[in-house]
Amino acid sequence: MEYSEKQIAIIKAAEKLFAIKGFDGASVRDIAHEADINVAMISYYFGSKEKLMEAVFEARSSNIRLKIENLLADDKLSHLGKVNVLIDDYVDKFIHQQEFHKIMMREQMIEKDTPIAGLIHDLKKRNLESIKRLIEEGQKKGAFKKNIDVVLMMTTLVGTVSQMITSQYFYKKMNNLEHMEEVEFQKHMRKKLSIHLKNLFKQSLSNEQ
Amino acid sequence: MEYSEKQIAIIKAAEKLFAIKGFDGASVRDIAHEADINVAMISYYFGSKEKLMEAVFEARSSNIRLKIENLLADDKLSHLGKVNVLIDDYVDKFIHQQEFHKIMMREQMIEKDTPIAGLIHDLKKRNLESIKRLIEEGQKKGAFKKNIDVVLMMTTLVGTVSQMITSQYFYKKMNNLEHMEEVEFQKHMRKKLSIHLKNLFKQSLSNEQ
DNA sequence: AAAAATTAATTAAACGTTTGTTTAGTTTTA
DNA sequence: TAAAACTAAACAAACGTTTAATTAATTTTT
Repeated sequence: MEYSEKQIAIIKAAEKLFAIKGFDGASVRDIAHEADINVAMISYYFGSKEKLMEAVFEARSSNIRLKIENLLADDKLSHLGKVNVLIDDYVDKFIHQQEFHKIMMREQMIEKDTPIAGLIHDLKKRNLESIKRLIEEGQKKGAFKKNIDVVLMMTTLVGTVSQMITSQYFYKKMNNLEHMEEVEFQKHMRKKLSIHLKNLFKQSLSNEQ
Repeated sequence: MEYSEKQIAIIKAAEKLFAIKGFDGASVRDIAHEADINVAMISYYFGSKEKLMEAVFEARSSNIRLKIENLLADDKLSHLGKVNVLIDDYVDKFIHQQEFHKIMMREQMIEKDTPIAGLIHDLKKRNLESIKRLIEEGQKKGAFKKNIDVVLMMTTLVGTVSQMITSQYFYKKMNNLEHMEEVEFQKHMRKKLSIHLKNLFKQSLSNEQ
């Protein structure tokens, strides 16, 4: 779907306000004001608030799967090296799309079969299958140990990054980083998470012990 | 604060619906219906919807800190043993209070200085300080390695459990556990998370390598 | 190329619902 | 019989959406 400038502005505003206030907390008038357009334009372009949410989703849910497939094919990287790239990809994706991922987290908490819940499920399933292949490849070559629960592993990867983003203000305060500029702090988070997660997974995947 | 039966019913209903639908998504009429009381009783007992949320918080935010303090004083457990008990406490607390923790997660995403945001912050800060002492004790005795980032460690602990709870339906499906009864599944989650997290932390805290 | 006709974009206002809260009255409890 | 518990109804405000009218852009006709 091709979007006009105004439509992009609406999606951007919706993404921001849905992330901050939640779907019900953000009114269409809020969004219209943020996007600097008339309220009626939201219905005009997207049909409804619900459909606007779907448009936000469609626009932002880039597939990480392609990257994983490329990783699988890469023969210059070790098996652990591939996992490390995967970690960095996830960390980067979450940090650069914080707003969208807050929306995703919220949407997953809703106990309802929304169209978006289905989209998230399929996305996660496809990603997981690719990552499973990546791990199994390492196991076959003896680089990784047997009995790795990939779902649990991904739960820790995604959970750690999500939790960091959700509680970044707390993290800042606990580390006396409140003075730090936003961009600088994002770099800091990125680095810290990357090292932390790589250490965590290196030890729990490794066959040597 | 002592609550009557009806007040408890309202808090329970509010906890459930705030968790499922979010604060704005759950209407006072929804809550009144769920609690099987008249809408006006919410204002009558709690003053407002906002205050009801605070009451839910006050009623559910049991302090895990006391448990940690007892752990610190325990001399029958090894340092790693204490960390393992801590892990189990967190896993149990989250699984048995899933609804409340969903509310906490949602509340932390809101970029607003609500009274509850302050409560969460103080709670986390106090807990963190106790856990830091627990880790430092182990470091002093040479059981744990130096340079442990306790905030990051807790981010992984809380993040993993949160993510598991948020995406438990996905986890069920990926492991073909859809047939499993709710109580049985909770036991399963509890066990899996416990083992997974203990392994993860054992290796990243341990001084032996 | 100018004029006319058609379509698209945009607006302010109004729509009917739903929202959280209050009121005024009734029933129950102590 | 006074206080507390409870109710149905009403309240104004905010909600998502639609309408009707106007302006801007595009296409068709001359």
